[in-house]
Amino acid sequence: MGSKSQDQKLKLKHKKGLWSPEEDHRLRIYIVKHGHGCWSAVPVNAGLQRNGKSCRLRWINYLRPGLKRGLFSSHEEDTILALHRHLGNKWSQISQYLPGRTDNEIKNHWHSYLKKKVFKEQVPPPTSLETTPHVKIQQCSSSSITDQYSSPSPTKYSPPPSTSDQWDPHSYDNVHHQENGPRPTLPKPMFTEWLSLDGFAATSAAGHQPFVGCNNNNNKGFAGGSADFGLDVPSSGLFDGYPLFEGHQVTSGQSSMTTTTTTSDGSAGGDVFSSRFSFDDQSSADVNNQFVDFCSEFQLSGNNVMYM
DNA sequence: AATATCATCAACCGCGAACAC
DNA sequence: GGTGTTCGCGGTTGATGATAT
Repeated sequence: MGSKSQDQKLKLKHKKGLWSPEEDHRLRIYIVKHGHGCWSAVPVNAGLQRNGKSCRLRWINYLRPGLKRGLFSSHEEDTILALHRHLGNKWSQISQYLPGRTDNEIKNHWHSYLKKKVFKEQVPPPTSLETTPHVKIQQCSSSSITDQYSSPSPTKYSPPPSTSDQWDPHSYDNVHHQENGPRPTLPKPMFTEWLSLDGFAATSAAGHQPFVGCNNNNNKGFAGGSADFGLDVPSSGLFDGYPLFEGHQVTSGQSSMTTTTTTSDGSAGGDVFSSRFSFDDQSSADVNNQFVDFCSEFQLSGNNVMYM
């Protein structure tokens, strides 16, 4: 156990702010080779002057494979709106229904755009207050529309009875449908499960012991290896030299770089992952189907990952 | 062209839950 | 049961670019 002064020193040593391409590279290389395991050990082993929390965030939001980036499609926005209506600010839950999107990204999009959009739609011009259907919505809640959408909570947005936490968007047939017309089609949460890369970490850790372990055998989430994704991360091959990430645009403040690797003969390596999954202009079903093919081709067990 | 304001988004912070000792 | 550690989540901040004046 370290003393408080030691902890303080470590805290002070931790770098903050935007990530440099070099830091991204180090983190990526480390996690691809060893898995994240215990996040607090990651920066130590990867030679980063960051705390584990920061590494985790960077990985989840920007470095893990399969992230979409770019503009939200109208379909995605509909999905977010529908889910937010029932889940409130449960961004992590919402993100499970949006393949390739992170909770942070969705949250930002909500605050910067969707919230205003919803507010605009629901608050009519003052002159038409008495005659528009929106009034009905206002009357539904004791809180104002602004409150409803600025800080939604289960008590405010009135989720479906009893199962707000477990709410299944695939089977909902509710007020939204009646009030807002046909419900949007929601993508199934199959791809993002894998994208969490927790499985990645656990399975890879079996073959590559981290340099620094964790005393706390905290097996929350997948880190305990309870889920067998059958995803063996070899020391070479598919994940060698992080091919999964090639071609990903990595940004850090004003600087950016596109990752590339070379094959053994020195030629540019292919982007295994992104070449197989082009997210733009595709339905989530297409992406999911591609993922199924991808798994079978590389003998990844997708059965434990997907909810078919 | 210079300045102010707004919008966006990456990252940090604090908290609670879960778990080990 | 108490304490310490880790993780994950949601709220918030701050830097930066875009746009308006």
